[in-house]
Amino acid sequence: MDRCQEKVLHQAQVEQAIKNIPDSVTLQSITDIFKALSEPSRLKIVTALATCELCVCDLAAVSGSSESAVSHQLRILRNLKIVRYRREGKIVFYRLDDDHVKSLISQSIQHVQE
Amino acid sequence: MDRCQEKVLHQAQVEQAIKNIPDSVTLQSITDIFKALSEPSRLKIVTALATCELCVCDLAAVSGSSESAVSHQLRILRNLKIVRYRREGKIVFYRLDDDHVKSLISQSIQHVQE
DNA sequence: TTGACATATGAACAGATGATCATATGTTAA
DNA sequence: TTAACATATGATCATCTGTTCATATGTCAA
Repeated sequence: MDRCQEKVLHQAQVEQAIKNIPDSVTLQSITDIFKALSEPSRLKIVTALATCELCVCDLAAVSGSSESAVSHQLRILRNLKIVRYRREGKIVFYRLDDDHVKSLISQSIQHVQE
Repeated sequence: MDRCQEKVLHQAQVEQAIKNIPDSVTLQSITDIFKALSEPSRLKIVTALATCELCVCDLAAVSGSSESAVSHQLRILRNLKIVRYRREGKIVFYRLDDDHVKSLISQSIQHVQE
Protein backbone atom coordinates (compact mmCIF):
# COMPACT_ATOMS: atom_id res chain seq x y z
CA MET A 1 0.00 0.00 0.00
CA ASP A 2 1.44 3.29 -1.00
CA ARG A 3 -1.44 5.72 -0.92
CA CYS A 4 -4.65 5.92 1.05
CA GLN A 5 -7.83 4.80 -0.63
CA GLU A 6 -9.21 8.10 -1.69
CA LYS A 7 -6.18 9.61 -3.26
CA VAL A 8 -6.29 12.66 -1.04
CA LEU A 9 -8.31 12.92 2.12
CA HIS A 10 -8.65 16.69 2.29
CA GLN A 11 -8.56 18.00 -1.25
CA ALA A 12 -9.14 21.69 -0.52
CA GLN A 13 -6.41 21.92 2.12
CA VAL A 14 -4.01 20.00 -0.06
CA GLU A 15 -4.52 22.39 -2.95
CA GLN A 16 -4.05 25.38 -0.70
CA ALA A 17 -0.92 23.84 0.81
CA ILE A 18 0.52 23.17 -2.61
CA LYS A 19 -0.02 26.81 -3.55
CA ASN A 20 1.93 27.87 -0.48
CA ILE A 21 5.00 25.88 -1.47
CA PRO A 22 7.58 28.15 -3.13
CA ASP A 23 8.57 27.51 -6.72
CA SER A 24 11.29 24.92 -7.17
CA VAL A 25 14.05 27.48 -7.71
CA THR A 26 13.21 29.34 -4.51
CA LEU A 27 12.78 26.05 -2.68
CA GLN A 28 16.21 24.94 -3.78
CA SER A 29 17.78 28.24 -2.77
CA ILE A 30 16.24 28.06 0.68
CA THR A 31 17.29 24.49 1.29
CA ASP A 32 20.79 25.45 0.19
CA ILE A 33 20.89 28.19 2.81
CA PHE A 34 19.61 25.92 5.54
CA LYS A 35 21.97 23.17 4.50
CA ALA A 36 24.86 25.61 4.73
CA LEU A 37 23.87 26.38 8.32
CA SER A 38 23.22 22.77 9.26
CA GLU A 39 26.82 21.77 9.90
CA PRO A 40 28.34 22.70 13.27
CA SER A 41 31.62 23.71 11.63
CA ARG A 42 29.90 26.09 9.22
CA LEU A 43 27.52 27.43 11.83
CA LYS A 44 30.50 28.22 14.03
CA ILE A 45 32.08 30.13 11.19
CA VAL A 46 28.92 32.07 10.52
CA THR A 47 28.21 32.92 14.15
CA ALA A 48 31.82 34.00 14.55
CA LEU A 49 31.49 36.27 11.53
CA ALA A 50 28.37 37.76 13.08
CA THR A 51 30.67 39.70 15.42
CA CYS A 52 33.32 41.00 13.03
CA GLU A 53 35.29 40.15 9.93
CA LEU A 54 37.96 37.50 10.36
CA CYS A 55 40.67 35.90 8.24
CA VAL A 56 40.90 32.22 7.40
CA CYS A 57 43.52 31.65 10.07
CA ASP A 58 41.32 33.29 12.71
CA LEU A 59 38.37 31.21 11.64
CA ALA A 60 40.40 28.04 11.89
CA ALA A 61 41.25 28.96 15.47
CA VAL A 62 37.69 29.92 16.29
CA SER A 63 36.10 26.82 14.86
CA GLY A 64 38.82 24.44 15.91
CA SER A 65 39.30 23.10 12.39
CA SER A 66 42.25 23.05 10.03
CA GLU A 67 42.69 25.98 7.68
CA SER A 68 42.08 23.70 4.75
CA ALA A 69 38.76 22.51 6.13
CA VAL A 70 37.74 26.09 6.85
CA SER A 71 38.70 27.15 3.36
CA HIS A 72 36.55 24.42 1.87
CA GLN A 73 33.61 25.50 4.01
CA LEU A 74 34.14 29.16 3.15
CA ARG A 75 33.95 28.29 -0.51
CA ILE A 76 30.51 26.82 0.05
CA LEU A 77 29.40 29.86 2.04
CA ARG A 78 30.80 32.14 -0.66
CA ASN A 79 28.93 30.35 -3.43
CA LEU A 80 25.69 30.75 -1.50
CA LYS A 81 26.31 34.48 -1.00
CA ILE A 82 26.31 33.96 2.74
CA VAL A 83 29.77 35.49 3.14
CA ARG A 84 31.83 38.07 1.24
CA TYR A 85 35.57 38.50 1.33
CA ARG A 86 38.22 41.09 0.68
CA ARG A 87 41.91 40.53 0.22
CA GLU A 88 44.46 42.63 2.08
CA GLY A 89 47.89 41.54 1.03
CA LYS A 90 48.35 37.90 1.84
CA ILE A 91 45.36 37.86 4.12
CA VAL A 92 41.75 37.31 3.08
CA PHE A 93 39.09 38.73 5.39
CA TYR A 94 35.62 37.25 5.43
CA ARG A 95 32.37 38.78 6.67
CA LEU A 96 28.66 38.06 6.39
CA ASP A 97 27.12 39.13 3.13
CA ASP A 98 24.01 40.65 4.74
CA ASP A 99 22.04 40.65 7.98
CA HIS A 100 19.47 38.04 7.05
CA VAL A 101 21.70 35.27 8.22
CA LYS A 102 22.04 36.95 11.60
CA SER A 103 18.26 37.10 11.82
CA LEU A 104 17.96 33.45 10.89
CA ILE A 105 20.29 32.45 13.66
CA SER A 106 18.65 34.61 16.33
CA GLN A 107 15.25 33.24 15.30
CA SER A 108 16.50 29.70 15.60
CA ILE A 109 18.02 30.40 19.01
CA GLN A 110 14.65 31.70 20.17
CA HIS A 111 13.01 28.54 18.90
CA VAL A 112 15.52 26.32 20.65
CA GLN A 113 15.40 28.13 23.98
CA GLU A 114 11.68 27.68 24.58
CA MET B 1 51.46 23.77 7.15
CA ASP B 2 48.32 23.67 9.22
CA ARG B 3 48.29 26.97 11.04
CA CYS B 4 49.64 30.39 10.27
CA GLN B 5 52.87 31.40 11.96
CA GLU B 6 51.50 33.38 14.79
CA LYS B 7 48.88 31.04 16.05
CA VAL B 8 46.17 33.64 15.66
CA LEU B 9 46.47 36.80 13.64
CA HIS B 10 43.83 38.87 15.39
CA GLN B 11 43.68 37.69 18.97
CA ALA B 12 41.10 40.16 20.30
CA GLN B 13 38.60 39.55 17.52
CA VAL B 14 39.07 35.82 17.80
CA GLU B 15 38.30 35.86 21.51
CA GLN B 16 35.22 37.99 20.96
CA ALA B 17 34.08 35.72 18.15
CA ILE B 18 34.50 32.65 20.30
CA LYS B 19 32.36 34.24 23.00
CA ASN B 20 29.61 34.80 20.47
CA ILE B 21 29.42 31.14 19.52
CA PRO B 22 26.54 29.44 21.36
CA ASP B 23 27.31 26.62 23.79
CA SER B 24 27.63 23.22 22.18
CA VAL B 25 24.14 22.08 23.18
CA THR B 26 22.51 25.15 21.66
CA LEU B 27 24.76 24.87 18.64
CA GLN B 28 23.71 21.29 18.11
CA SER B 29 20.04 22.15 18.51
CA ILE B 30 20.30 24.91 15.96
CA THR B 31 22.11 22.82 13.40
CA ASP B 32 19.47 20.13 13.90
CA ILE B 33 16.75 22.63 13.07
CA PHE B 34 18.55 23.87 9.99
CA LYS B 35 19.34 20.35 8.88
CA ALA B 36 15.68 19.46 9.18
CA LEU B 37 14.84 22.34 6.84
CA SER B 38 17.65 21.62 4.42
CA GLU B 39 15.96 18.83 2.50
CA PRO B 40 13.45 19.79 -0.21
CA SER B 41 11.09 17.01 0.87
CA ARG B 42 11.03 18.17 4.47
CA LEU B 43 10.87 21.84 3.56
CA LYS B 44 7.85 21.07 1.39
CA ILE B 45 6.19 19.38 4.33
CA VAL B 46 6.93 22.32 6.61
CA THR B 47 5.80 25.00 4.18
CA ALA B 48 2.65 23.00 3.50
CA LEU B 49 1.95 22.81 7.24
CA ALA B 50 2.41 26.57 7.43
CA THR B 51 -1.06 26.89 5.86
CA CYS B 52 -3.06 24.33 7.86
CA GLU B 53 -2.84 20.98 9.56
CA LEU B 54 -2.67 17.97 7.24
CA CYS B 55 -2.66 14.21 7.58
CA VAL B 56 0.13 11.94 6.41
CA CYS B 57 -1.75 11.00 3.28
CA ASP B 58 -2.27 14.66 2.38
CA LEU B 59 1.40 15.40 2.98
CA ALA B 60 2.40 12.55 0.70
CA ALA B 61 0.28 14.08 -2.04
CA VAL B 62 1.57 17.57 -1.37
CA SER B 63 5.22 16.62 -1.34
CA GLY B 64 5.01 14.00 -4.04
CA SER B 65 6.61 11.34 -1.87
CA SER B 66 5.46 7.98 -0.63
CA GLU B 67 3.60 7.86 2.67
CA SER B 68 6.40 5.84 4.17
CA ALA B 69 8.99 8.42 3.24
CA VAL B 70 6.79 11.18 4.62
CA SER B 71 6.30 9.27 7.83
CA HIS B 72 10.05 8.91 8.25
CA GLN B 73 10.50 12.64 7.68
CA LEU B 74 7.70 13.51 10.09
CA ARG B 75 9.40 11.49 12.77
CA ILE B 76 12.50 13.62 12.39
CA LEU B 77 10.43 16.81 12.50
CA ARG B 78 8.58 15.51 15.56
CA ASN B 79 11.75 14.74 17.45
CA LEU B 80 12.97 18.26 16.79
CA LYS B 81 9.70 19.76 18.05
CA ILE B 82 9.15 21.32 14.67
CA VAL B 83 5.76 19.67 14.25
CA ARG B 84 3.07 18.40 16.61
CA TYR B 85 0.38 15.89 15.85
CA ARG B 86 -3.02 14.79 17.06
CA ARG B 87 -4.78 11.58 16.28
CA GLU B 88 -8.40 11.56 15.14
CA GLY B 89 -9.47 7.99 14.68
CA LYS B 90 -7.25 6.35 12.10
CA ILE B 91 -5.95 9.65 10.87
CA VAL B 92 -3.04 11.59 12.34
CA PHE B 93 -3.00 15.32 11.76
CA TYR B 94 0.25 17.25 11.79
CA ARG B 95 0.82 20.95 12.30
CA LEU B 96 3.73 23.24 13.07
CA ASP B 97 4.75 23.29 16.70
CA ASP B 98 5.15 27.07 16.86
CA ASP B 99 5.56 30.14 14.66
CA HIS B 100 9.34 30.37 14.78
CA VAL B 101 9.68 28.00 11.88
CA LYS B 102 7.38 30.19 9.80
CA SER B 103 9.60 33.15 10.64
CA LEU B 104 12.72 31.23 9.69
CA ILE B 105 11.29 30.40 6.30
CA SER B 106 10.08 33.92 5.56
CA GLN B 107 13.48 35.28 6.59
CA SER B 108 15.21 32.88 4.28
CA ILE B 109 12.90 33.77 1.40
CA GLN B 110 13.79 37.43 1.93
CA HIS B 111 17.45 36.53 1.83
CA VAL B 112 17.07 34.54 -1.35
CA GLN B 113 15.01 37.10 -3.20
CA GLU B 114 17.53 39.93 -3.02
C1' DT C 1 63.54 35.75 -9.19
C1' DT C 2 63.43 33.25 -4.97
C1' DG C 3 61.59 32.03 -0.51
C1' DA C 4 58.07 32.33 2.90
C1' DC C 5 53.50 32.47 3.98
C1' DA C 6 48.19 32.67 3.65
C1' DT C 7 44.77 30.66 1.21
C1' DA C 8 42.57 27.59 -2.30
C1' DT C 9 41.57 23.28 -4.36
C1' DG C 10 41.54 18.36 -6.23
C1' DA C 11 41.33 13.47 -4.93
C1' DA C 12 40.10 10.00 -1.89
C1' DC C 13 38.20 7.99 2.11
C1' DA C 14 34.93 7.48 6.02
C1' DG C 15 30.71 8.54 7.98
C1' DA C 16 26.04 10.34 7.47
C1' DT C 17 21.51 10.18 5.37
C1' DG C 18 17.18 9.75 2.40
C1' DA C 19 14.40 6.44 -0.22
C1' DT C 20 12.60 1.97 -0.64
C1' DC C 21 10.75 -2.35 0.82
C1' DA C 22 8.86 -5.29 4.06
C1' DT C 23 6.67 -5.53 8.17
C1' DA C 24 4.64 -3.86 12.53
C1' DT C 25 1.35 -1.03 15.14
C1' DG C 26 -2.89 1.15 16.13
C1' DT C 27 -7.78 2.21 15.02
C1' DT C 28 -12.44 1.35 13.34
C1' DA C 29 -16.26 -1.30 11.60
C1' DA C 30 -18.57 -5.55 11.15
C1' DT D 1 -12.12 -11.38 16.83
C1' DT D 2 -11.24 -10.38 12.00
C1' DA D 3 -10.57 -7.40 8.03
C1' DA D 4 -9.34 -3.10 6.18
C1' DC D 5 -6.89 0.94 6.45
C1' DA D 6 -3.66 4.86 8.01
C1' DT D 7 0.55 5.36 9.87
C1' DA D 8 5.11 3.95 11.87
C1' DT D 9 9.49 1.78 11.74
C1' DG D 10 13.65 -1.33 11.01
C1' DA D 11 17.03 -2.82 7.59
C1' DT D 12 19.37 -2.11 3.48
C1' DC D 13 21.50 0.35 -0.13
C1' DA D 14 23.01 4.06 -3.00
C1' DT D 15 24.33 8.62 -2.70
C1' DC D 16 26.00 12.64 -0.63
C1' DT D 17 29.27 15.27 2.18
C1' DG D 18 33.05 16.81 5.44
C1' DT D 19 37.75 16.07 6.47
C1' DT D 20 42.38 15.07 5.38
C1' DC D 21 46.44 15.12 2.61
C1' DA D 22 49.00 16.76 -1.07
C1' DT D 23 49.57 20.29 -4.09
C1' DA D 24 48.56 24.69 -6.42
C1' DT D 25 47.84 29.70 -6.42
C1' DG D 26 48.61 34.34 -5.10
C1' DT D 27 51.07 37.93 -2.44
C1' DC D 28 54.96 40.17 -0.32
C1' DA D 29 59.80 40.92 0.93
C1' DA D 30 64.49 40.54 -0.11
